[in-house]
Amino acid sequence: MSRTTAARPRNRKAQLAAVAAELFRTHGYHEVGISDIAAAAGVTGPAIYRHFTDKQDMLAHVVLSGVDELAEATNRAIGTDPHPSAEQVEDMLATMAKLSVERRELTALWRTQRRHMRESDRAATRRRSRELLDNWTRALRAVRPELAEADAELLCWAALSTFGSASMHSTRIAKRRFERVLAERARAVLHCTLPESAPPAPGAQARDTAAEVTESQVLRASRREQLITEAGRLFQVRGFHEVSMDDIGAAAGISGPSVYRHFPSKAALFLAVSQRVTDRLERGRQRVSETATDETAALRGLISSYVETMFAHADLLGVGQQMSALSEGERAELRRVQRDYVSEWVRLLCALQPERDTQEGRIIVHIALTIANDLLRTRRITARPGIRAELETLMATALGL
Amino acid sequence: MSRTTAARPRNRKAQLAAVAAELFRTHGYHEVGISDIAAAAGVTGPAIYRHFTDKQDMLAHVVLSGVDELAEATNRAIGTDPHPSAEQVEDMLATMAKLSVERRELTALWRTQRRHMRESDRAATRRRSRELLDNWTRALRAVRPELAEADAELLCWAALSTFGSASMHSTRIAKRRFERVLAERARAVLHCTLPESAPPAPGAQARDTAAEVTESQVLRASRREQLITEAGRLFQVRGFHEVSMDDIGAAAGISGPSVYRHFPSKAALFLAVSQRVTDRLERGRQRVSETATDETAALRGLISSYVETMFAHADLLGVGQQMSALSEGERAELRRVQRDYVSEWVRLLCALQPERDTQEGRIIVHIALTIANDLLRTRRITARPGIRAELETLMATALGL
DNA sequence: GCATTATGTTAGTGAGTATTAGCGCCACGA
DNA sequence: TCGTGGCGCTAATACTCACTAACATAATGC
Repeated sequence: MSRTTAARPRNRKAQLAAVAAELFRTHGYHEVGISDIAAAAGVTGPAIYRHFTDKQDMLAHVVLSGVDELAEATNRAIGTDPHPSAEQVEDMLATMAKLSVERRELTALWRTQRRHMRESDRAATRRRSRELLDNWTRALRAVRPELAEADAELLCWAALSTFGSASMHSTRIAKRRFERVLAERARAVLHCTLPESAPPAPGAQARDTAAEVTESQVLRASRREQLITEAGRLFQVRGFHEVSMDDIGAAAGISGPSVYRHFPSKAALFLAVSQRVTDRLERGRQRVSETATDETAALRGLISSYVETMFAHADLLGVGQQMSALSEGERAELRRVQRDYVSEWVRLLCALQPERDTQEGRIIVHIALTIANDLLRTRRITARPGIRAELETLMATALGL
Repeated sequence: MSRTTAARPRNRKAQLAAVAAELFRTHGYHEVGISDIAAAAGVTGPAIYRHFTDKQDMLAHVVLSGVDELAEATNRAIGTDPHPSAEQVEDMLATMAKLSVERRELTALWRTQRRHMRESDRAATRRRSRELLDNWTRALRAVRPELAEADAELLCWAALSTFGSASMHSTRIAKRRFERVLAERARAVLHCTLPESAPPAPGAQARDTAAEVTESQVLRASRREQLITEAGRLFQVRGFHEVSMDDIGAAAGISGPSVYRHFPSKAALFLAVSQRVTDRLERGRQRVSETATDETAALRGLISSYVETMFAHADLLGVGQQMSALSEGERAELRRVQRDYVSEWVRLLCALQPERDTQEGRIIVHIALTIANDLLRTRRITARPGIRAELETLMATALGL
């Protein structure tokens, strides 16, 4: 009858880490409070500090052990064999697919929540994920010896993202099929033929640069416009919560409170930025629908417009869905817009591949989108000169075009 | 070889008390955590509660047993004899000097950490220290029958403070000499001739009151100024840790967090208050150096300016040296300022008394300062009408002027 | 030699506390 | 007249710390 304290499992720390991982994945680091994690594990907030020094420490622990688990799975499949066989690689894909479906947080966290870590932990993560990637690269080059090191790396990143896309789906999906599709598409990505890396057209490069530097334009952008641009940039590189109103104001050359002359709240400003992104995506979609002659061309058009848009704004929409700063309605609106956009892709894909139903289509489209979103957040990769064309090829391959 | 738990000494409680006393003395009650004390004794925090019910209980135990030990020493010297002889009194001074030097926490704690005790314990301390004081008063009046009861008490308090000043010194000082100086100055203080208690000039009293009530001024003080004033007052009466930001804000008429519009942290606010105090001391020093004609006059000037300043701010600087909220650099700065100020006194004193070296000078100056700091914290004493003049006389006597 | 007691330890709680952030008003100056 | 900086508030949150419950072991008495 006496409501004593909960049982004390031996592995409280592991339990807390598991709970935290899941919460971080579904809501994002900043949306999860210490007490939320504790409550989900059946203890009170301060108990956390028996096991972790920090909230940051929790994140680091969760992310690092996640990466380690992926690395272990990889090692189990291909060992330290310098030249893994095709069967071993196949085994690796199957193992990863299984892990991705069963423990969705594993393959997602270290890419999506990376930015919230301390620099020291981030460095450790980089080191460990580097090892993981090296193992994958080794395996891939054993199967495809013709690949250059850097190219193999790119393909491996994309394959890892493929598995990471599993975390996008919250609805229940038949496990076996899910695993099969993931492994299949990852295999396809690994065997993708990258486009000839044409020497970058210097004109195009220059145009890019000019487009991003708004202040040097003859026609000066309005304050409101500046704010949207700068806020978007800041949100992308540092995340919504890490950017203060003062930061945004300063970036646009005014004081923090003055931002409220132009937007009623920080959330509203975020919405404006999202609007901007969805508008661009929509405009791209329309242009495609006007010019495309068949489904394949349409999908390719969507791909290229998506890459173009995301190059500037990465995964802003995805972040917005997690933000509690947005009202329920606004979040639903964002979700709806994004779902509509995705279903357009799915419709086209299913028209091209009638053997797939919409569920499989959704899985596959999310793979393609996730590859773009992920790779665009990795500086090492965006530094590649032909990255846009390569991304388009990777996405097309993921879709099975 | 096996690192089992430490041996369990018979006298753990006494050991813990000793450790706690020393920690409380050097760092202050609030800067010392239960686990710090435990760690210093080689156990973990909760073990404390096998011996003491409370942290407050520890403090009470430590303080009360300290007072008791002083009382015992006194009794050993003068017994219950209603008219102790001059030799017995002399013996008492020697015993106290020895105790003060060897166990510096004894004579300091019950005066400096009093305020952190529970009211009930404080009452007990008052009762016990009252007895101690009564014994001293009895002894003094046996030697100086001409003294009024209240005056004798004042002198005894000052003498006890003299011994208490030993806790100010952390550097090693030759024991015998230290004891000799302490006993000598305490004897001088006990034989001090207090100034005729002139009926208090009502004008002066009125000016004091007006000076402290800033809000009734025509020229209203700025928020920042108000905060410094109010925070200083609160810190003095309740101590740094017992004052919350909300309290400070409320005292200045704003909310707690709004204080951060004016000061970046609580520590910064404390520093501002300290600055204020050191500035006043420095201004006093300068005025003295401009007007004083010889060393004696200079010292007297310093004394009077010190009493004036400390009347409003008691021992704020001393507290600051213990605060962990301050950075190492800030604490060092405070220490430096205070050391400079003290060395000015020492220089003057040594010029007047060439037979003393600087070390003796430092001991003596600290005696004088401690008398002021201590007595100003005792309401019974500050209530005396002529207290300022009396304090100045006591300090001058302590210095040997 | 063995139960009992005194003393420790580990994991947890509850009540704060400093600090941050978003938000907004108002007087002032270009 | 609009934009702005100074100053203010409320809400929330990570973290601290004294203290407790349950289990564990050393010391002790019979």
